[in-house]
Amino acid sequence: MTTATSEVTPKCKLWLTGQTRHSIFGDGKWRLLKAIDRTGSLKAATELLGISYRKAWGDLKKAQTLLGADLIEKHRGGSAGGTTCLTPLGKQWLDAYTAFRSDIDTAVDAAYEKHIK
Amino acid sequence: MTTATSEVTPKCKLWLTGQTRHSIFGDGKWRLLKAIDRTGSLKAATELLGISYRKAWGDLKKAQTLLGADLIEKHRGGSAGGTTCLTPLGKQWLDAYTAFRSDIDTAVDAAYEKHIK
DNA sequence: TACCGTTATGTTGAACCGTGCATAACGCTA
DNA sequence: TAGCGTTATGCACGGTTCAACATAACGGTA
Repeated sequence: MTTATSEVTPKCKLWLTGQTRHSIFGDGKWRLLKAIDRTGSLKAATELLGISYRKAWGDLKKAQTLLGADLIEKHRGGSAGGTTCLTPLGKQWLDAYTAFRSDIDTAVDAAYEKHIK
Repeated sequence: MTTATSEVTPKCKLWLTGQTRHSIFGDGKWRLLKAIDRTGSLKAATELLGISYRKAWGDLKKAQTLLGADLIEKHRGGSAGGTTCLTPLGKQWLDAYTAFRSDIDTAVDAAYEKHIK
C-alpha cells in the first residue's frame, strides 16, 4: 500500500469489556497502575502522566466498581499527606496486561509489514 | 486473571496515522469502503452501517485529502440518482486492511487466552 | 422540460469527555 | 492543636463528535 505521503504508522487501542459493554480495563488504567506502582501516590502518578487527578480518580473508582474488587489501596492523611499502592490483584492486572499489550504490539508491527507497507 | 464477573472480552481499535498524527485510514473507513463496494452507493452504505451520510461523506473527503488520492469514484445524477464505487486504490486498501485487521483479531484472541483468561 | 434519487455541503443542537476550580476529610508531625 | 499534603468529590466550562435538518447541484428518463 503506497501513499503519496509515505509516512504511515499503525496505531492500536486495546481494552477489555464486561457484559455491559463498558470498559473495565484498558490502556489508560494500565498506564495509571504502572505510574502508581512506581510513584506510590495517585497525585504523583497523574502528574507523571499529565492527566487530571479528577479523571484518574473517577476512572479507578469505575473500574473497581465494575470489577467488584480493589486494584489500589488508598491511605489518607499522614506525614506525607497520604499514599496509594497496588493491591495484589492490581499488581496481577498490571503484569498480565503488560504481557498482553506487548504481544499485540508485536503482532501489529508484523501485520503492518506484511500487509500494508 | 479472574474477576468477580467472569464475562470479559478483548476489544481492539486499529488505524493508521500520517505524519500529522491524524488518522488516514481505520476501522470506520474500512467498514465504509466495504459497504460501498457491496452496495454501489454511498447513501445505501451509510444506511447499511447505520451512520449518517453527512459523517461518511466528510470522513471520505478527509481521508482522500490526507492520502492525496481518491478511494471512491462518485457520479451524480442519472436514472438511479447517482452511484459510488471504489477506485482501484480503494479496492487495494480494502483488501490490504481486511488482511491486516484479520491478523490482528487472531493475535488479540491468542494473547487474551494466553495472558488474561 | 419536469421529475426523481443521489451526491454535495453548511448549520445547529445534543451527548460525551476531560480539565480546572472549589472544598471537605483525613491523620501524622511539630 | 495547628499545619501540611494527599485523598475524595461535586460542579461548571470548553472541546469534540455525531445526528439531524436544510438545501443545492446534477443528469438520466419519461
